[in-house]
Amino acid sequence: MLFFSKTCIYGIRAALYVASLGKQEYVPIRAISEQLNISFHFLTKILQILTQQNLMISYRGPNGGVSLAKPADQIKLIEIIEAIDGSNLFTECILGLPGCGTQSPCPIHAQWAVTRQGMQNMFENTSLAELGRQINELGLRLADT
Amino acid sequence: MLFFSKTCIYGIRAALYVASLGKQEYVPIRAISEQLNISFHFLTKILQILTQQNLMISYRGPNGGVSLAKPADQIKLIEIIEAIDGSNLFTECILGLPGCGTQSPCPIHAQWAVTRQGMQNMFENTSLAELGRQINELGLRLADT
DNA sequence: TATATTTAAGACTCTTTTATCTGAAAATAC
DNA sequence: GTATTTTCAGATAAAAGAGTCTTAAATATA
Repeated sequence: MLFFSKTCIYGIRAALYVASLGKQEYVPIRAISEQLNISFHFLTKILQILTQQNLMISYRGPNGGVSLAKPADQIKLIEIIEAIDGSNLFTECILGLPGCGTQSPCPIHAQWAVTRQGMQNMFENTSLAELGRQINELGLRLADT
Repeated sequence: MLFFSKTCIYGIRAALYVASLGKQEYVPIRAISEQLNISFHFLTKILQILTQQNLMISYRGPNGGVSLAKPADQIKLIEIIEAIDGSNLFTECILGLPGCGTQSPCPIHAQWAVTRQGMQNMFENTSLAELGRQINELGLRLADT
């Protein structure tokens, strides 16, 4: 049981990778998929979502590919997360209790609301550029191998 | 994308319901499933897990059913969660970054670790009795209708 | 114009989760 | 013993998520 869907995780990783290249040119999805060890066709679908949501720009043909629609320091993680997984991740009752909601939260929900708000703030305040920089400083990689 | 699996949520709700009845007799699974609007056969399977993990006791035949293996104030939510969803929920990297782990966490992971620890503590400290009482005080129901 | 490169789009498959069905096995009551 | 009530166990089905494949459309370049 993952917090984010794989689709969402792959989307974030791909966006981080494109951001890390920091160039103006389009990056072919095939190149991204090979670098990150993500199935090409699957990644294509995911990036289509991001382009449809105006977070990326795509271009067909030779020298085509995708690029960020905005500078990497202006794209917040929350934008990618909500584009792919939707925003209900941060609103639903964790126990699925029928009456439970923001108005009348169950105890777990109330606690979770605090917790969740912290995470949401984090995703709202962290840009691709920022996260990429931090990941780089820590010597972590984006790829599986 | 839910935080807990439906199996886990149903397990918790069923345990809360049995606890709420607070009687010594066995509660038929059919009655629980009807009260909580959960598929009988599905719930049967879930409760089988809980009995196998010694959180519940089951008894066959007329007047049979399930009951809590311990007083409700001695069963912590974490026991049910780990019995059903396992304990890895609280250890994995939220972004699925390859190198990321407890040893060298990515920034998101580090933040998530704090968040997660808070939740884990909550689940470790909250008993069925306690949660049931709170839900009751708030006027929330366990059933879908 | 022809060809190669690249994303777009939709159908399709595979896997996991969720849910249902069926036939036991066990316990009880009569 | 026989019928009834209940859990147990395994097969099956439906739905959703993850991943693959094929064809079409757009672009660049020769």
